[in-house]
Amino acid sequence: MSLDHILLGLLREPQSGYELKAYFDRSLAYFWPAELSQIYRHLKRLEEGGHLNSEKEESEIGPDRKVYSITESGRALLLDWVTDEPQFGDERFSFLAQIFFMGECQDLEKTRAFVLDMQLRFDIRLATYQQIDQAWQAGSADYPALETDDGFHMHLTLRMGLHRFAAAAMWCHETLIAIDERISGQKNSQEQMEL
Amino acid sequence: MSLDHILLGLLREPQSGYELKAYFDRSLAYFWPAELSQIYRHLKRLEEGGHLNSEKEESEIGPDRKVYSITESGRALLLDWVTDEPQFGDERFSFLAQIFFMGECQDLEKTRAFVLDMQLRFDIRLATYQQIDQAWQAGSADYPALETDDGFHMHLTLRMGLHRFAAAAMWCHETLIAIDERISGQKNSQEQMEL
DNA sequence: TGAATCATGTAACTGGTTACATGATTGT
DNA sequence: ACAATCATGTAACCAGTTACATGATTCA
Repeated sequence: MSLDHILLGLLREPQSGYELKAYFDRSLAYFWPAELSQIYRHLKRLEEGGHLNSEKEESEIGPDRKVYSITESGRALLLDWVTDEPQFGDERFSFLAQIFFMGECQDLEKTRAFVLDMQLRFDIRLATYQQIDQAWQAGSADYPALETDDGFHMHLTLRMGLHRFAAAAMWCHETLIAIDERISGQKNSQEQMEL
Repeated sequence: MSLDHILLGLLREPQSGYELKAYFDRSLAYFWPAELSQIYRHLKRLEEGGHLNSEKEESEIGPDRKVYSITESGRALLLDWVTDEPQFGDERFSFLAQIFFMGECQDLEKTRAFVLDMQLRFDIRLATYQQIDQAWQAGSADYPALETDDGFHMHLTLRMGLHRFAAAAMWCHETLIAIDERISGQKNSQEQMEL
């Protein structure tokens, strides 16, 4: 049920679905991707439940916009959710499932290529986060003791990303070494067989 | 589409849906939880697609069982999937979304409690993984250069878990310090206001 | 007798993706 | 004329959860 709450959180300032999507992609999408169609449906349902209001607004640069704003009831829902227990434990990692069964290939070179690919992706993500962090640091005088509580908390999620992807990249590094050792070990035992 | 492939992978040896669920919960559930109802539906569909066969089998300790085994076509599907690109980037982390909006509370004590709760959970998970690793180490002579390719690859996923949760626990530690600094900083500035 | 485990499923629902429909404005 | 961006949505589909139905065996 998190998308509901995320939308409520983003509607600190009144916005249209289209704008919300753009904001999403710039920030939350790193740990909560969302499609426009999904956003529109949730906005509709939140309005029906009385958690949001909407107003039609004419635009000079395009078609009419539907601007949503949060109600008292919506704000209560948001505050309930953030102070609720941490929701954790039902994440699904496809790439780990792939590795779990990769032994079936009987081909460590394929595993090696797979892990190299992952390392590349993790490094890119890590660099992205570092860039965001540096831009943040450059733009605020009292970094990292950020002025607003909002900024402080958002920064915490960025720090989690930095930790997560640094750890993942380290796993790749360590794993590539283990694979290479295993490959050369298998070659050796094969040579011994041939004697 | 990963559950399909996971089931194909687990059916190295013919098993019933019920047995698959038990095996799931002991191993894969750490990064891919699945409900029985979902497993049964996927098995049914995989059989309809010709990727699995099933046989009725009488049991002495309960009702009849339906034992599934993988077909050539199923095995081809499995091998395609494991050597496909690493599937990554659509994970959703509710607890990060909660933190992202926790500034709305204006109450760092609540954030503190939340992060403490997370730390506890991460520590438990880390301890679980360490226990599994040690049991593994005790049970196999050539650890960590594991005998079979299957064992080697499964162990890689365990190592990823160890890295992930160590990093998450470290983030908690670092974050608690940052929160405490911020709390005392806010108190100081409040005292200055009062002068 | 009643709870626990073994065993297979269905139904209703929620969440999310992909593809498509529609149409205005702006810049090349 | 055409592509890009702005803007809102619907329809069909796939994945996953929760609750329920059914019924056998085993053990306290």
